[in-house]
Amino acid sequence: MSTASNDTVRVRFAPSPTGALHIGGARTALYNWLMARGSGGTFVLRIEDTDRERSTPENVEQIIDALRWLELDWDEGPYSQFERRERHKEAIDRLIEAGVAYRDPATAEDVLAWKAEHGNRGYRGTPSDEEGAAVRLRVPDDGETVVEDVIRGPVSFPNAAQDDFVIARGDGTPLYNLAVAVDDAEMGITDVVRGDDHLSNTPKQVLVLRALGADVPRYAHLPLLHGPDGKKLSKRHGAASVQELRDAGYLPEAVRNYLALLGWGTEDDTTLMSTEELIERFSIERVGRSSAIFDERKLRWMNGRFMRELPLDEYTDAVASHLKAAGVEVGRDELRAACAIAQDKAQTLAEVWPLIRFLFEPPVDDEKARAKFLKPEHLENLRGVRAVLAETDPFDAATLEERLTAFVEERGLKPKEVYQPLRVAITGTTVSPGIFDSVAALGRERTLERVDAALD
RNA sequence: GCCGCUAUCGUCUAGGGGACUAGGACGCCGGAUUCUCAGUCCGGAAACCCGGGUUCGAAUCCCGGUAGCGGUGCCA
Repeated sequence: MSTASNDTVRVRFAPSPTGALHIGGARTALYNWLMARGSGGTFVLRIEDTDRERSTPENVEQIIDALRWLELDWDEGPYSQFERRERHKEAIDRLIEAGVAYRDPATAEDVLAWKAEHGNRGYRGTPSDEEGAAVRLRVPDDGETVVEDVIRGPVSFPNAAQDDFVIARGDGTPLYNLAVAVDDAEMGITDVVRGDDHLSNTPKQVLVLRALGADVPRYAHLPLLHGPDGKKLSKRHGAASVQELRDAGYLPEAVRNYLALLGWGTEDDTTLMSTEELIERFSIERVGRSSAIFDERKLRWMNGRFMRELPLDEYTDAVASHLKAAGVEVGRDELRAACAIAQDKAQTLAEVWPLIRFLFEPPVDDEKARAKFLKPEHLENLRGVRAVLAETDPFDAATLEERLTAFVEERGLKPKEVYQPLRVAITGTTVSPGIFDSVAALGRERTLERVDAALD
């Protein structure tokens, strides 16, 4: 088999725009990108839109949005495969002239009937000049076509079982297996990294490439990703698309880290990696062969780790843009101060707002919280707390902690009997950042107002 | 039906003939941190699909079975 020269890596991500980009596609894009960035190679984006029915501008835009959000930048493209159809037609004409492809009016039923008669061998048609006949590639009757796969090793397909497959429709428009082969060859792609579902198509593409006298790229077929139930990924499996991951409050760098590890592992079990480290360490040869299940719980944990390590300003920016998308807009400085006390408590951006909302809005109304922590016996203590609060100066977390701790000790109370009623009074709920931080951030005036309201 | 791929804790994985009483991570369970939640720290339960073979020795190699998955379109 002839192989493309491996001077400079040229890889491509070639999605068909049938809707949102799923995490399987996102991982494929990531692996291609990682290969290009790790080798100083080129990452090409090509949209496989030869099926005009399914390819809409909205779908293309969704994929591009997803790649941008993931920060996977491409060096060339996006190319439209459809727009390259004249190149494909030229190739088809050449193949017909060379006698390796021929027109055949047989329909799908005809092919089935033929195969039934011939013991399920690969279909072999009869050339015809009939108007509207599709074009098929002639497949040899014996021998086998071997795909040298970087991940799986050599995989051989008997030619006898392969149909003379259609490379152009009756109206002359090119089909996928022809277009892919032509584009990969003409774009000088050195490594085709794509989902496992294309493995069975690969011998067809190799056959086209050879018939065209073109170099055959290296192939790497990635195991497919499945949902929590072990079935193929779909909308019903929670956050299965990149957009959903973004809306759920995950950070792109965390998603990249998580996705990289779905199917690939390091020799030393390193789990948390910056994108730079990913680029440096990733190798397609180490990708596993078995399919993996997308587990959002591990992503959540990983995302939390990334969030906690973010500098406060970047953290605030991330929270701000997430809130904006959700329709909440608050002042930057106030948000930054709020984030400072909540940063180490959230695992996703979506979890931040519930923790800090009391700083921007009146307390929420949580009946169960009131019933449990604002009973008559609590109000007595709360009155005492109010007095301490009114006198505490400066009104900062450290001083508040000192005074409130002293108050708890003097009265011989359990901390919980004091802090939970106070928390419910100022936030309305039983969950918030640290109580001293929360009170300090709220400020004396608003805190006293809320305590008074609770005392009423 | 035919062609092809895959098989280590619930999940992601390390390991590729002896270092394996099978390692790590998420999750789970228990404990600690005595303001909630989260986090953090410590401890624990938890796996080589089954059957043959090769070998002194197999999670690792071979064969068979089973299961899952992909393809089998004038879809991509």
